Amino acid sequence: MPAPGLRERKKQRTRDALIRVALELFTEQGYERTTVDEIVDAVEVSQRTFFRYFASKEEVAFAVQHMVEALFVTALEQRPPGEGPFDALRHAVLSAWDHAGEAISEAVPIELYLRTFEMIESTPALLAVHLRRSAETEETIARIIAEREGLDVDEDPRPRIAVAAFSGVMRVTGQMWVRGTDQSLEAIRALTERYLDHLGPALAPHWRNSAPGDTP
Amino acid sequence: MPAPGLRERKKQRTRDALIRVALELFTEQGYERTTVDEIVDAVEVSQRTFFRYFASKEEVAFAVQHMVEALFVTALEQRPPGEGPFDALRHAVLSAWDHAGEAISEAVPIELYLRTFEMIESTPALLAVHLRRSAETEETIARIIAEREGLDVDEDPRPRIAVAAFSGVMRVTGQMWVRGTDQSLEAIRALTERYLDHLGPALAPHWRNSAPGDTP
DNA sequence: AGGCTAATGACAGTCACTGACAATTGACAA
DNA sequence: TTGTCAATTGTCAGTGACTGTCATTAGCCT
Repeated sequence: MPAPGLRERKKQRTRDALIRVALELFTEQGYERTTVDEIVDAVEVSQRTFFRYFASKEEVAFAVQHMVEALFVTALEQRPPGEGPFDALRHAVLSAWDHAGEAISEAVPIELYLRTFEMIESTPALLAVHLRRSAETEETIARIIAEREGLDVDEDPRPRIAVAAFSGVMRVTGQMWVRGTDQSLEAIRALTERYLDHLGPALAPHWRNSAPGDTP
Repeated sequence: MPAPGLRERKKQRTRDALIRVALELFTEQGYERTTVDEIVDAVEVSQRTFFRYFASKEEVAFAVQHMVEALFVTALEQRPPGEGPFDALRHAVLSAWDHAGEAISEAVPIELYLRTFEMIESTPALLAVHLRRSAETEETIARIIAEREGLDVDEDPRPRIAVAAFSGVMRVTGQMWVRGTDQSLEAIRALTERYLDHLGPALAPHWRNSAPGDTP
């Protein structure tokens, strides 16, 4: 790909600036207390321009998150076909977290991403959108799994069910991560492994026995 | 409880009318295409009054759904202590569906509830709120499960993990239900059983073997 | 240089939602 | 029954997200 023209570069810069400023303001003063006018004033574009780049005030908050999700989907698509469904999912997340740092830092400082994640989880309006986006991603993932196994998602419910259970655990992981003390990418990777290991036992008929010591 | 005064009865009637009219308009012309003004004009109250009964336009859409969730939580709390966590969850949903019909019809016609559920699933803004509400319910449920097992939700991750997996399957169930042809309470009860039965096998290392014929 | 088109800005308007204050209306005691 | 109190409702003005429209600007390409 040759160097994009001045026009394209300008657009990219405007978009990046909007994301950067928005996330900074959101994390500093809170999402609700930040108006779109504040963002566009800081970037010196009109409000109309903001809404040409982002369909809503919410959308700009998920720009980086969007990349990380794409990373996971790509990782899943590249898992070897021999791997069972659940192993493929497991290895795909872990691989995604391994490459997330690099990918994120090309857009914004990692630390800003972490604070953004925290803000999303603690802002009701954003949490709602986050969950809906996740649900959409689940559908994509279920289709990938179905294809790996040579199944039709609309005939066999197992792809969607497995993905739903898996995603549920991922959600709890993210939730526990932001509530914990160690908010680093290494920490969420470790938590991911730990929580996935717990899924099997958690579905057992009784819990009396297995219970490794755990602190979220 | 003695007969509530005129004031209370009037409030209840206004609230019911708002819910009824709102759901009717939402399901007929769509959520986004219905304005709050249309609702309050039909009920003949001021817009301000609407927002005194409901914090947002979204909230009125979940009034009935709210009851069903409460039904489930109550059912779970009444499961015998001997039952394992997953069995308790399973029996609680099934019991909730058994009593849902009666509970719902006290508020609105069942058929209106079914159409509302469909609308929620197909309206992005409402789906987002629905998922957030479900996430909140999950937390409640996790605490109940933890208590049943004599555990601390913040020490042992299994309650949250089990509930997350369970809720994920419930979500898929609801989703498949509204997409299917038989939209009755009996149908979703049957789907619930079937999908829960699939959870174990779906998490197995390989799917080669078990696969009952399925049409969602 | 000059025409074409994508990108932006300016402006007016809609809709959800909120705060403040006035008007109304059950509740309840004298 | 009436008068007082407090809850409920209505009115009004305002904010903030978002959209359609149209004029203006500014890369792009010959």
